[in-house]
Amino acid sequence: MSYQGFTFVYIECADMAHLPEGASAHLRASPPEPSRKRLNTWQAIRAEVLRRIRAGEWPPGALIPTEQHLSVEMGCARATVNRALRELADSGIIQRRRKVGTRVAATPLRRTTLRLPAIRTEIEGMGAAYSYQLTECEARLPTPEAMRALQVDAQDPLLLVMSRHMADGQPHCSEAIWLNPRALATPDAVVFAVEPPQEWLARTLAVMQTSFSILAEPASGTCALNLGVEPGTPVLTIERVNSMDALPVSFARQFYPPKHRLIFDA
Amino acid sequence: MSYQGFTFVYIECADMAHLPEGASAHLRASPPEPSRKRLNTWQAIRAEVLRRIRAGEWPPGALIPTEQHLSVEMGCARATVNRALRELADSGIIQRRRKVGTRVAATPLRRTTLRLPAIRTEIEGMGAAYSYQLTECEARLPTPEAMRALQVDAQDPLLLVMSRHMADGQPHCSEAIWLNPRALATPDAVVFAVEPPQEWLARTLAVMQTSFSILAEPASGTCALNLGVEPGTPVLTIERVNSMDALPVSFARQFYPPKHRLIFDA
DNA sequence: AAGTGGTCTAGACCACTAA
DNA sequence: TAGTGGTCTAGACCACTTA
Repeated sequence: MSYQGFTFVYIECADMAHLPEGASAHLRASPPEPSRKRLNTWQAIRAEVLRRIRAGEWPPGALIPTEQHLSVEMGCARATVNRALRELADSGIIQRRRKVGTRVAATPLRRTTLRLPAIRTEIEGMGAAYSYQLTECEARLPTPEAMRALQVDAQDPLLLVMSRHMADGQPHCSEAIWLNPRALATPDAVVFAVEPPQEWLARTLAVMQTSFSILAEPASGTCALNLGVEPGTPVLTIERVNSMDALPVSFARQFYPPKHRLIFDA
Repeated sequence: MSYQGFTFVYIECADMAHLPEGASAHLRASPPEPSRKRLNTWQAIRAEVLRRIRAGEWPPGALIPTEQHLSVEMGCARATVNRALRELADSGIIQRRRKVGTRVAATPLRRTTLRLPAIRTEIEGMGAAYSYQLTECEARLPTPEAMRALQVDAQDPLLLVMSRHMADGQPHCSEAIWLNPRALATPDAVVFAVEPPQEWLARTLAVMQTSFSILAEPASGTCALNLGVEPGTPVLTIERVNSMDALPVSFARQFYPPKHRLIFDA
């Protein structure tokens, strides 16, 4: 993880070509050992397959040997080959279909993993001191956006909590959360003077389903004020809708200033 | 996948609570069948664990039973439990440590999967017609950004290719790619009049390692022109650095207009 | 009908780490 | 040192798809 200026890493990429971890098992009843070196960790097999693809031995669109074939060639169990190829398929490097076989992806549809930590974690992970300020907390009728996100009517009152998160005293992120009191026993507003709403939510509701959106938009007045930038400045917005059993309970919008990056490092 | 106005889905979330696929194996030597129902697919076990977490039986921070314990309780092999718990750990729902055990994550560090298709795929996936226009293609000295990304000196000439991608004739994405001729046999500029540079790259170099950044910034002049918006309009920028064997070969910046969203649907 | 990937099993050894 | 997760194996059955 790095921290240069405002930029920082908070995302990790699909794991590729890592080191073996639980490597080096099973030389037990080792057979007479053919001339070819034995590959018997799934990481080693993944690396070897990747190597052949990159080397052009298996060009884009080509079929590669079957699991059965590879397990014999590499001297390991088919399950091990399966694990390796499954990882590669999850990364979008290869495509697998029953009966047909495994093909090197012609179109590079890359899948990477996005880590979305709590903001406190994000800031402390940079080595900065985290602090939180409540800006506003009141009952409000939903905006059209909030109506859609939380699936409520225009007359349903919601709780709007606005706040900002600071890193070493500097504004890092401005946040607006709509809570649906009908779906969720909302606490006294006083709670949010101290505890960030997202943390209260996580503590209260355990595991939720969350859907995310990422977009760029101009900073609104409140957001600009919270971040200390001019209104209209581009901000990176992350929207999160938390649901319990398909019932949306909260709609959060987090705004980051222009220098902020989401970095997927490989 | 959905398409409402400008918004569209091109991302998928970590798979959770899906249906079994290769379900229903192994009632072979089924033992006398205890009163409790037998769960013997990893999807079923993952769903049951998730249910218990959501129901509060295993609150955030709590240790859950060991793989051994669960395999006995659910009547399946430990490997099956391992697969289920590994998936949950990959999603950030639980945290696993040897000797210690498995804990329900107290901090909701969610990991979701980001699909980054080629732009052609993205547009055609919306049901729109894809077209491509080359705007500019010339040798240039690198900007400081390009220098950093491609690890070259200020005197190294690079090839800069600027273009835009259209959906049903409307500007969808503006793109600027820097190619390093020292790392890559760059083609005649005429190639890029017809073929988008990313597709040429994918076709030519097979599998590369790619690192991504996402940020919001004001549209520059060329970008604004390509997208048909005012300069300074917030754009969502996706940066990609493609590398071969740790050697960066291309630095691409893709700019999307404000209405564009990356959607991670759950 | 046959071939390929997807999964489960039962057992084993290893890696890591708290006690 | 002991307990827990991480992995490999050899074999098996099943699901899906093309022929």
